[in-house]
Amino acid sequence: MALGSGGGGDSATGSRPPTLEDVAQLAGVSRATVSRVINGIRNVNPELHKVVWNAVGVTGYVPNRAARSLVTGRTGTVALVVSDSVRHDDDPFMSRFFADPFFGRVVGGLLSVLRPGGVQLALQFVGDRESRERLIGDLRQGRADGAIVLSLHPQDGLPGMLVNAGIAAVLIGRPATPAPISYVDLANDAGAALAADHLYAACGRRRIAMISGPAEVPASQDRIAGFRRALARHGQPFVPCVEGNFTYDSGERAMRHLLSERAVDGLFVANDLMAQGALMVLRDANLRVPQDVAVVGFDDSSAALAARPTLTTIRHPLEDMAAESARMLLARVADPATDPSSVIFEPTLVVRQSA
Amino acid sequence: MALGSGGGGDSATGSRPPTLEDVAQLAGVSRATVSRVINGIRNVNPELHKVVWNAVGVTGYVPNRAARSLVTGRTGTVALVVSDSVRHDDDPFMSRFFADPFFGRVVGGLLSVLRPGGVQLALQFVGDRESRERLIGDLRQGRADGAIVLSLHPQDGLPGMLVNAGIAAVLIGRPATPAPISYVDLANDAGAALAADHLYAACGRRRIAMISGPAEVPASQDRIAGFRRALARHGQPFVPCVEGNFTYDSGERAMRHLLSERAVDGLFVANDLMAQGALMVLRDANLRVPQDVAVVGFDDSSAALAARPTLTTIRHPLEDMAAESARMLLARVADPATDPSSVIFEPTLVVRQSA
DNA sequence: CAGCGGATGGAGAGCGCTCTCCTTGCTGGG
DNA sequence: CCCAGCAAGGAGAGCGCTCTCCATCCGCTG
Repeated sequence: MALGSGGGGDSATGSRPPTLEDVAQLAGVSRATVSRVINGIRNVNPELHKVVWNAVGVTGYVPNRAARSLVTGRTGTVALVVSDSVRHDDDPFMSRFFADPFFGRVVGGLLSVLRPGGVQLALQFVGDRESRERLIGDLRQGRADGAIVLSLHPQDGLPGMLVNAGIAAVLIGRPATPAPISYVDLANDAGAALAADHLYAACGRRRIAMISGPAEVPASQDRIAGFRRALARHGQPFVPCVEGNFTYDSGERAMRHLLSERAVDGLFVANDLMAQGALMVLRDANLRVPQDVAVVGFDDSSAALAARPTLTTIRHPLEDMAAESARMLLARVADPATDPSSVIFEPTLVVRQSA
Repeated sequence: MALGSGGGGDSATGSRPPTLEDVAQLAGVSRATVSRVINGIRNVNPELHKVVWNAVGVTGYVPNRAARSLVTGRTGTVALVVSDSVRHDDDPFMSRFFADPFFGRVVGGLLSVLRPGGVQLALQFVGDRESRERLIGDLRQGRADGAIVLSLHPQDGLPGMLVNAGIAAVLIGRPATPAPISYVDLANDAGAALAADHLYAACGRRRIAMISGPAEVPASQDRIAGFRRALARHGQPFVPCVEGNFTYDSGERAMRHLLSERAVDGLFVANDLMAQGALMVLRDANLRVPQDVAVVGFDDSSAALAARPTLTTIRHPLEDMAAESARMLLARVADPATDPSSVIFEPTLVVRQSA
């Protein structure tokens, strides 16, 4: 239905997609009026209104996005930029990245805000210097109105580049070096403190250790600091800590290392994926979870549910954070004069079987 | 560097981004010539060439995508459409989907072709009828030049809608109902046969069972049929088969069910995620893998490597398939008259520890 | 009854680019 | 020496839309 030009139209060509002009002609009004009706801007005589929509239906008209963008200077597209330091021509990174449920939750949160606004999400992966510059170029060309940036490594120069290029952007995760740019972040230290309190007070553990993320990552640092601080408050100044890199394998390695060194009865792991690895090693060592070792993860990713026993973890309200970042970006795009701002989200403890 | 208008320019305004006209003026040539230089079309005097690029550098010019799209009718964007039957306002689906490494490999393959061509990837999730219609509308508006479609459920009406709307599209995975549309697919039956032969001949197993995917999914059917056929060739007409739904949990359930009914020494699981679940149940049942039960998965996803023992599996050349689909789409966009075509990829067996 | 402000529709000027024509200048063959 | 033939740059017509001005018409108020 509504294919090609309708019945009684007078335009001879049947191949060219209908334009505003065509609709206007059929409705017997001016182009401007049709535009007003379609965009719901200004008052239009209700009768004309009906006539116009009818003509739209008959012609099967859809506005041409490019033409609209040309005059409005907006595209209705937002770029989701995933920034890593790795050059991913060989894609060792992409699968690692997607394997973590992190991404899906972010996309979901973003879409919950973007989609109702009719805004499209474009995917941009960025690694080496060249790809960064291409991204900036793309953005300046108007491929997107702004960018949501997911930085997976510390010391990422991208935020600075975006600021310099005058591109509207919001970071998910605080920038490593302060910059005049908007961001949302998690109170990582508070989350780690939640884990500490749970292991110490609720579970009554006294030989508590931690598996952390990479030391250069700000979020990692905060989790370590928050955990240590909270345990210190409980009179436990020393906390053994082994560093991982957020992967399943590194969780296994760290756990083996830990077990070889000392007995533990409580464990905080800086993300769920590593916790899953740790759980597997504990099982092989015939240590029961949570009886022998209580384990708390971080993120409340789907890995936490997939783990056996299911993982007690810190819930990172990623969907909310992503949604908020989208709102901030949209606001910035609507009014570029807006000052950069930031919102910090509070994590919560989700108690399951492992602690 | 190259911020704002350079030093000696004569254009007074500093705020408006430079246009072709500005560059032309600075270079002392016509707009057409600058366009030719930038797009590398037709021969241009090498000297002018240099002058023009120089002017581009000085002004910091970047072409305006919208203006270009308006006249060329192309956007340089391709939509990656993920189609599910689920309405995902509450996003129960998104995380399930992303949790499977499937997606990352597809994106990687797509990007390997798209990125060098300067083509952007836009993400589109589609569930209920309304979102499908919106997608068609978006595509007709020229938000993207075409679509790569990832259908996660059988009987998806989307391919038909795309064909009707005259939108260039390529499916990853054969459509459930034949349609005049291009697609890439995997020889699922051949893959299952590979697994059967390996379990029967190489591992010498005789009590072989299978955990399949949902019966309505074409790929599932092919895997079951291929597996049965291959074992029948070895004189094993009967194969116990329990149905799962491609999730970790369903793999666990299916394995428990299987163990409660009969002794098995060889197992083929229709995807790696379910195989991981099955592995966990076998471990709990004190059955050694591969000594007591040999297990073969399907997909060679990162789950296959994360599993313990690592999973022998069927490699689904997803990256290649995605890359090919991108190539097909680009060809179709370049010449809309191209007839629909399809390419079937052959899977391979990847031997690891589990069989 | 004149005058005035608000509401509504039309005209038309671009937005920045590509691409088709046209002009110009050159080379080489007859 | 003349003109065909070609190469290379310039002119300018749109692409389809939005949005600012205007013109018009209505109902009021002084």
